[in-house]
Amino acid sequence: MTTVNNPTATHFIQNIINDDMKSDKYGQRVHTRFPPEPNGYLHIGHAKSICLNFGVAAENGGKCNLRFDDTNPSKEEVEYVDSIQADVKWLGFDWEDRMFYASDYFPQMYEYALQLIRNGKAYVCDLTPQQMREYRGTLTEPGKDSPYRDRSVAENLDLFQRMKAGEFADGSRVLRAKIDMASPNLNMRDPVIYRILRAHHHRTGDTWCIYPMYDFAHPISDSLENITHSICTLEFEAHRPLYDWLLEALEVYHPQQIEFARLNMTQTVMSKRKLRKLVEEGLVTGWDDPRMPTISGLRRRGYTPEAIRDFCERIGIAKSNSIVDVALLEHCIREDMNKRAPRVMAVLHPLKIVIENYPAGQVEELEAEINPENPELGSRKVPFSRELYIEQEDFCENPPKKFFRLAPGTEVRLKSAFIIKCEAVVKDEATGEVVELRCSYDPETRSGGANSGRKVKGTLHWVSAAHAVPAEVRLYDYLLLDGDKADGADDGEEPADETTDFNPNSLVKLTRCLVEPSLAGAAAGNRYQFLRQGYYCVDTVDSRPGALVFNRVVPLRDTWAKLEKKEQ
RNA sequence: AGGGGCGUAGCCAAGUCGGUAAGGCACGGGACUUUGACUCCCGCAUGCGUUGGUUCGAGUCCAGCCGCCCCUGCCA
Repeated sequence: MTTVNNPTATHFIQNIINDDMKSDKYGQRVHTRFPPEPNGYLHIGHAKSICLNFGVAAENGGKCNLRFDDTNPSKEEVEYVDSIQADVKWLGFDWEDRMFYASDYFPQMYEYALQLIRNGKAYVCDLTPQQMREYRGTLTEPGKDSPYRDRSVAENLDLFQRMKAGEFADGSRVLRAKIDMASPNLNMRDPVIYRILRAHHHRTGDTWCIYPMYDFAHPISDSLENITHSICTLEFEAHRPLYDWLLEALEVYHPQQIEFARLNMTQTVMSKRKLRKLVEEGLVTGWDDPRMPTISGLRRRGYTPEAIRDFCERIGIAKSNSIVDVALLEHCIREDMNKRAPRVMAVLHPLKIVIENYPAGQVEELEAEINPENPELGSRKVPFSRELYIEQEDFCENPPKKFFRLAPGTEVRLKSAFIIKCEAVVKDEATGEVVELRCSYDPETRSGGANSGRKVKGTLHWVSAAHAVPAEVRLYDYLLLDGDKADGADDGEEPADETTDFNPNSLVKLTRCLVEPSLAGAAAGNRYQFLRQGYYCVDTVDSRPGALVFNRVVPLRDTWAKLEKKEQ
């Protein structure tokens, strides 16, 4: 529960909370919220925010709301609100009875807008978008007042009510906060707070034809929900003066906005806009494609909530823009799988071996532990027989000096079985290719037996030729090429002309493989760790009936590959 | 250029009142191993963007400079 002793839990936001507790700023309350716009699926970047908001609340005995920031009906859909709820729950967080929608507050927001008008702090403006841009000024030059800025309260009231009543066309008028057209902060140059928009809202239907802008809706939602710490990403820093101005002008409860740096990760597309593009253009199979950095994509790839939460803890919270190495995420899932995933044997590129001194037709059911690090998981049976398959790359006819695996005349252990020796190599006469190995086995070395202690340098995985089950393996690569700059923007839209080089090889590489028969009835979503091949997640969701499909999660560390590289 | 932020190792990131640079990932070396995995040891910033200043003492305080990010939607 409390992570006071965990140094990774101390970040500047916790320090702010500590100070607020000391000064009793909010009466010892901590109340946060996670406020996604339902315009896409949640991704690993959102997970950082979710872990932060729910985490900080839990660690301080507070609460965290789930709030849908649904103020722009043209982009939002119920499919997204459903997936968001599922993903937050799956990650292990509970908003209890506090799931809200900004749209729930539309009536109050309308009243607040009226109040602003009555106090002379908002006005209806008829400038076109183009004109508004011109009047706004530039970064270095002040803007100039709108000719509609000094309309009377009565006229503003009348116009705004008629905006709501649907008397005006979309985009013809807006309601603006009357602040300061000369402010060096562009967000304070009379920002638009209401626009006319005739779009069907996923919750309020066609009740409204005017919708509040984020800058108006967010502080009010926070205030109505009695939020203490409104945590958002860095790009909203320049909006904080407006957040504060609004709550001040409305004379209502005033939470504090705190900004932190959103997550960027190497070789990962983190922009919702680009992810949507990948889905819409069919470059991936959907939001939950195993290559996607979405929560649902990671889930299909075998990531667990624990691994993702661990990752979010490890990356820390700060204000500097940073790009986290995807290797850290992979480390987290490896650690998790190592502890929990059942071990299983598979062969991708089979090389037949015949155990010449093993009786034809005999089959032994060998006992193999499911996870050596976790004995409670028990064991499974693996059939052993005269004809087996091993991995082609586990045999080398002319091995370099440090080759630990099978070579002519050398011995090797078959995992959970016996020590075997390569007696002869059978080649295809035409091609010279090694097609079969003739081996002998040492019956005394049966795994777990009295004489099983004899050491050999290598251990191989294998399957019994007659019992192996065919399966399919899908290997995925990163969405972005190495060296590509990851980009952020979880909720925002960035320039449309920006190009990103997607990795053309991120697409599925299909491979056949043979797995041990214990996997025959594997259920969708199960995770397994394969020997030497890497990690895979059983995923029968989109496989043909009766077929097994494995999605590669993260490559196993392969020291052999490094040794090989060194020798070259 | 105006405003708002940020700069500690290859990548993240801790650094109370100024007291002599946590931790993780990656990487390298070694031990162990029925997964060349895991695990376990060891190594990895005389240095905190830079230049000056204050001080017995500066990543922490002061001044100047440099670099990067965000802001000119009726998106969030």
